[in-house]
Amino acid sequence: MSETLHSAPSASAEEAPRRYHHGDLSRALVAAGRQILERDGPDALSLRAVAREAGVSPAAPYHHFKDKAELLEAVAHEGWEELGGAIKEARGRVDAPGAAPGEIGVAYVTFARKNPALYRIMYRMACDREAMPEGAKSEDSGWDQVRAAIIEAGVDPHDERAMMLTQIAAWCTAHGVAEMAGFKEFDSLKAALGGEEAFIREVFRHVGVMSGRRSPS
Amino acid sequence: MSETLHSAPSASAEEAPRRYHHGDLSRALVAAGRQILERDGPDALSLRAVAREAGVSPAAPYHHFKDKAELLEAVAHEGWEELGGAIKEARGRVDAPGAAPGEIGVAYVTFARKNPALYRIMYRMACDREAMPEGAKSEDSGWDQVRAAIIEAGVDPHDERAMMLTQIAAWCTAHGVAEMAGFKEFDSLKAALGGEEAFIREVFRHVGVMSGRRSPS
DNA sequence: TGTACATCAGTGAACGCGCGTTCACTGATGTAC
DNA sequence: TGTACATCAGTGAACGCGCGTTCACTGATGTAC
Repeated sequence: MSETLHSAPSASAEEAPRRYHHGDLSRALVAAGRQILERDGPDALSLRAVAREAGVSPAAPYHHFKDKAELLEAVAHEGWEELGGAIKEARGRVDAPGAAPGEIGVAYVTFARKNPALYRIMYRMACDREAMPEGAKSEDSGWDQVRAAIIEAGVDPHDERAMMLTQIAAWCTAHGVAEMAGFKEFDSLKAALGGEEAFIREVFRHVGVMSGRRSPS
Repeated sequence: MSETLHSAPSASAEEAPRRYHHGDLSRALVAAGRQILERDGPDALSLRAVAREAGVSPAAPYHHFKDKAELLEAVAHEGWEELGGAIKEARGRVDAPGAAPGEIGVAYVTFARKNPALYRIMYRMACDREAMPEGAKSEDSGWDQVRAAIIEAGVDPHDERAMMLTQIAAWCTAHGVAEMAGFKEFDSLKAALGGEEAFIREVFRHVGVMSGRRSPS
């Protein structure tokens, strides 16, 4: 009885130590949520399914989250953090001024396309409360990164209205492309352009018509 | 027993005739679905709720729709038809060449903002099957209207690739704005610009950064 | 015009299901002495 | 170092609920003669 329970989790270091107390159930539940999301889709994301996935009874999550909504928020929050990181990374990679917004856009859409179900519930929650997600607004967030990128691209930082509108326009465009890039109708065009990333880039380049400008060369 | 059941629906002409056979339950169910959607939101849209709303037993819809999915599709289809109509109307209203895409965009977003729950399930169904909705692709549809508007705006109709990319860019942008225009963070800017429609127009005007262009004057 | 009968479009009760949440419980852990 | 006990983080059974769907049924309608 000495080793079995209290000794180090010598088993596999990756597989669960299988103690009565989980140790880090809170994190594990969020991870389980993401797993379900990507494997079974957003509609399969029930509290019970998450508990099941984490190998725990249906009541266990209540020691860590007030209710289902709070758990979902934690999952979405993790998504926003990752998206913010991807945006930051993309901006850091760019040197040419003016190129940052497009590069950020590509990173944004790429994240959404890699985590489609996660992205869906991130936005579902934002739309439900009719507000930008908290995670997108905090210091050093994706939203801030876009702001910085827009200034670098030449928008006058003292013209608050233009800043705001440009920022919104960029965010909306990226969101729209993120949700529609997967449509089958675009497959052959993607192939012709040499892959999805090239396709996304080209879509951004052609965004001008909406504002009454001509299309690019 | 003669009048009560077989006589003309003299009651109110608007209120149900209350016959055993409904007469036009198929349409009534779709209407009930839309009512629920806008009153209670997308998550409340169950088959049973629709039947309840239409004043009919839970089994009745099965005489008109194979299953729940088929009913939802009918609701979404009606939405796409209306959206197509709004787009067509908007294009007809424009004279200046180059202005049509923007005007269509405003009409698109306005429809989505007036029918937010309907718009949500329209897109949810499209995303679920990863394809544009049938209704958006048919002859004389919104998609076709956008194509025509883009040609008028100066895109070379023989350059199929540019046509396609421009069309996609426009559609994605409109979709993004449609889903995010309701966020509370934009309220004060909307007010400053004189209303939501003006706000939408301005967002479209600022869409250029994504393509590396400077912002408008 | 009247009657017989097939078909259509409803009813309402029932099915099994998975859900979110609560409850009394118990095993494991950590702290005080 | 060892023991007593409070607290923490699990269990598993149960609750009521609304759901999609099926079923045997029945009232209303339309057609043939």
